[in-house]
Amino acid sequence: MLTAGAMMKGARLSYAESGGTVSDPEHPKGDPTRPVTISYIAETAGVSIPTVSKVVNGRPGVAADTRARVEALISEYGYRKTNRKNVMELVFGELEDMWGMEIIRGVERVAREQRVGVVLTEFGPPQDSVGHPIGDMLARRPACVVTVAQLSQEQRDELQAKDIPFVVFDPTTELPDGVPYVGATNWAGGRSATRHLAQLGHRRIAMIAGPDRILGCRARLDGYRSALEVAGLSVDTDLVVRAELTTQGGRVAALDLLSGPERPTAIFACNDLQALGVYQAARELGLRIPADVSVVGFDDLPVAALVDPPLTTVHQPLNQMAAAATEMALALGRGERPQIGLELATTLTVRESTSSPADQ
Amino acid sequence: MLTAGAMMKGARLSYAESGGTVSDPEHPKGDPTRPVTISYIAETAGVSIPTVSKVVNGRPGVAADTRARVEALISEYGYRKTNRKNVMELVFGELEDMWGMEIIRGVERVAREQRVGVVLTEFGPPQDSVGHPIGDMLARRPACVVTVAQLSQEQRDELQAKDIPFVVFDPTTELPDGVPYVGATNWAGGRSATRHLAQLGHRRIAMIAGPDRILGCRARLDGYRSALEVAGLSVDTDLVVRAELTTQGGRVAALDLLSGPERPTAIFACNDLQALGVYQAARELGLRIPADVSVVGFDDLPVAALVDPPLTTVHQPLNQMAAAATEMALALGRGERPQIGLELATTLTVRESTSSPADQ
DNA sequence: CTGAAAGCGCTTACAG
DNA sequence: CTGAAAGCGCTTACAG
Repeated sequence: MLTAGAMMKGARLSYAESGGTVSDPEHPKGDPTRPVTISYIAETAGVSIPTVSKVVNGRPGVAADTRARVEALISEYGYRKTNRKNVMELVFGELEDMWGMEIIRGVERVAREQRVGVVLTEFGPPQDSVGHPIGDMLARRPACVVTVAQLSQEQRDELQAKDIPFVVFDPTTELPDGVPYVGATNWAGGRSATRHLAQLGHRRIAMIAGPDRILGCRARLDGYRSALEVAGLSVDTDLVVRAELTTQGGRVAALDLLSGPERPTAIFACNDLQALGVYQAARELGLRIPADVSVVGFDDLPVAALVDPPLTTVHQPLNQMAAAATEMALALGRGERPQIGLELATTLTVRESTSSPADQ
Repeated sequence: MLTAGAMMKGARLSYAESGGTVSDPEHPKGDPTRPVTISYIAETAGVSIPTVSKVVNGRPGVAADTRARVEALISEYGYRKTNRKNVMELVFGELEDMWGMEIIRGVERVAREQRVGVVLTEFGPPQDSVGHPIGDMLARRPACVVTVAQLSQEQRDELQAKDIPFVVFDPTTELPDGVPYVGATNWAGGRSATRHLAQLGHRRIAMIAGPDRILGCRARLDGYRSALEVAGLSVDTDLVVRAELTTQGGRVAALDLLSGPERPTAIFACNDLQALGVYQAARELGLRIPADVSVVGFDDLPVAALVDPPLTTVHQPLNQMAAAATEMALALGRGERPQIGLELATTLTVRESTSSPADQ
């Protein structure tokens, strides 16, 4: 065995001499297909294996310059723990037809570029005890996790304890400071949807608001209020109705709003499913969209462009949000310190479900 | 160290005595959260670690009864190699909003039950050389592969060479005998869609057929023809129009069919997207569905229930097909010999886009 | 067929 | 801060 001093001076050569029949000192034992191991990095850096282990796992007890040198080699040789597999996890509470695919696509795109496999996990409802998705996920030792499921504090602690970085996708509740997340600008989206209606000349603009327990719903509602104020319109509490984020919820709320004596000329729904419920209600009441009532949704689900009339809605950049979350998670997995909290801008997509009330 | 004989008699106890402060002999070192290791299985079975290793990896050189005993313990304690890649791959050519999620769900459900992670891979168009999805997939050494992408003969050969079993999901071309696949009963589905229209009393039933290169489209067309014959109706070649499987394709074909002098009273579209194109065409021509023309689709995409009127369509059990493909692939991965070729029954979902021509 | 021995990549606890 | 030592789960090559 060589001394540490000898290793520091001519590390690569000494490795080659001690180990194998090497001609190319760039690769361990001269075999380019052989994975770079912790011992190779240690020898090349002129430090011990435990020191590299500490750097790799982000543990303290390594001098800054030593750490820097080792990190440089790790990145130069593309070292990865052989049993730390090259996969990340994408966790859903439940795989939703309407939203899921855009998220999956965004994650997949970035992961593919970085040559990381994506394991898709569905936690399912807690009472559904089929399988052990959480334990199985931890056993896979993923490089990082992007979670669409709202993890409990316990689950987050468990990931932290196992040193698996994670990013929460579109959090529905307030997270403690320091928990990485990617969301959308819900407040700004609610504001621009409402401003659009006000600019078309609507004065009686109703909102079907979602449940208060969902943070994004509150933000959308506040955006609605803010835009009304800016437009010099008062917030009429009769024009705000709560409903679950479903087609049925939207339908019932809209029947309520549209059956009254002084019905609104426009409805902003908290999401597209609710907006489709407004379509149903309008049909039932014999009202035309947008001639009798304008409708704006939120999300821009694929179905929004397919319905009749095509739905004006606030586009959530799910694909880009997912990509950003994945980049963040993978960076954390590499031990980098990215910005850990992002909201991506929503954009209003104007289709044919809105018009000026003058047309009515 | 205890002798093998002593271990065979009181294996669990001996492990507890030798190792730790155990009270519950059911779990290694008394810790139920601690994973079951190869050494625990070896000691419990009264064999050496290498012997268990051979069993786990399916290598020869183990007596049949020893193997059986070890396998029983492995299954009893749910042993899994800590670093073993307990993953399978689900491969898409392109992740499609409309179809993908149901497939993913079906795969996920079965994989979760069998405690296997699902790595989702998108091959992407060949010219898109970002990443190396195929090589990366092989490097992950998955237990098996379910592929929605139509693999080339070469790719199939490569998987075979690496001993990775695979199942083709809904093959669009004829496969060589012996290639495992799961599809749907396209011919029967085309037949029942057409029979439904004939039973409603339609005599002029048109079909928008898909491209001939897609096997399932040919089957649906033949099902249409077969049902017409059974109903005593002649196959009028003017009533069969080819179109790509898109909304635009369906629209153009429907405009063609519905603008003629003797227009059909019903249209069977080869898929739901085409059927949505028929909706557009009808709107443009001022025709009502189903009053002026009945429409049947194929696939039962989520959007089918949401459009106005809700679309009568042939339901493809994508979820069950995916589950069956996954069971097949995992069984192949375990070295079993399942039935390797299945078509799952489609079912007609009658909604509101079809009615008797008498109503017209 | 079986398992002792050597070895691999990596982690942990701890002495200096 | 550093790394020698012990240890872990597992694999491989080989002696019996």
